[in-house]
Amino acid sequence: MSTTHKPFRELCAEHGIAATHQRQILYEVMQGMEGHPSPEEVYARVREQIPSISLATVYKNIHLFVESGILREVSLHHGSIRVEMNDEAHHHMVCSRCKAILDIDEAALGIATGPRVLPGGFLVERFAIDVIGICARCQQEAAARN
Amino acid sequence: MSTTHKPFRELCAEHGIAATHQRQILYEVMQGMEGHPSPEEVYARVREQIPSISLATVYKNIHLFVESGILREVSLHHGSIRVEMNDEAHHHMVCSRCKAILDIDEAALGIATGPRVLPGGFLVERFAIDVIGICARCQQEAAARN
DNA sequence: TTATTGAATAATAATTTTTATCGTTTACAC
DNA sequence: GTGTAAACGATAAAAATTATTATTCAATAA
Repeated sequence: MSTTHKPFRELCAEHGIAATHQRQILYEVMQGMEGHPSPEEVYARVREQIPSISLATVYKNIHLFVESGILREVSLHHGSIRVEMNDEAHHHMVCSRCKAILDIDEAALGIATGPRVLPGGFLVERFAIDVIGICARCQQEAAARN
Repeated sequence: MSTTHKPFRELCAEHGIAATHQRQILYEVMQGMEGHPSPEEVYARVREQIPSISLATVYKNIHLFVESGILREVSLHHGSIRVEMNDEAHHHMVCSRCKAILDIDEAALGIATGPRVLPGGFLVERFAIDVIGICARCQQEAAARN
């Protein structure tokens, strides 16, 4: 079940961020939450321990945790709604740096998928695969910077 | 490339929605767009043909098109940001009806993935698979309604 | 320790994205 | 053609996120 977590101060040191009181409470509260909480939900819980905390602080630190690799977000597509204009069966390559979304043909991806029933009785309609990585342009930019 | 599209009126009839002028222009404009346009981008384009159109109409009809199966949205996760609290390697089952997000262990999903380089030089970090379908609860509700 | 300094925080305003309301107009079955 | 339910446009409101800024705090070196 719950992995043994290393002390928060250590985690911060490893990821190069300052270990503040707000961040520690935020982190601990989130560890105690199940599923896929939203910033508002986290905010509501953290307020029980730090009533003076600001929602902006929650947002900023969630982003900081994600950027520094302490936490992961459920999806990189959480902005505004986007419509799909590609009729072909395809999936998406999502650049974790610039957030660009590139299409990739299902065949080119070479992952076998198909409708079926999954544990819990979930009835599959289709698979939507995001390949998270670094797009060619961001790789070049990173290389140019070194 | 571009599939031959059937007349818009026919499409609407098939999907049981009224064929209004705004919807036709909206649809045609979107067909002419590449990638993954946002409602604002679509709005900007449609305004060139119907300057009086309202952004609300764009939103309402994009949703209608998605619900009726004429269009697809890029991701079912486009709401607010969500953080991942499950440390295990896993993917997500997303209910297309109630939008619930359920975790499924990578092993239980049984799809072989692994880092590599994809066409265009995209460097893979990881795969994030959404299995879109109907959760057990929504299946029951649908059955109870019949 | 304590002083210093740059970063983090809280409060707040502003922005962005999306949805709701409502009076007017339109599509379409009859 | 007419009636009616649906759709539209205008607008306000709600929801989600980011920006700004004065104040407070964490890290570090003395």
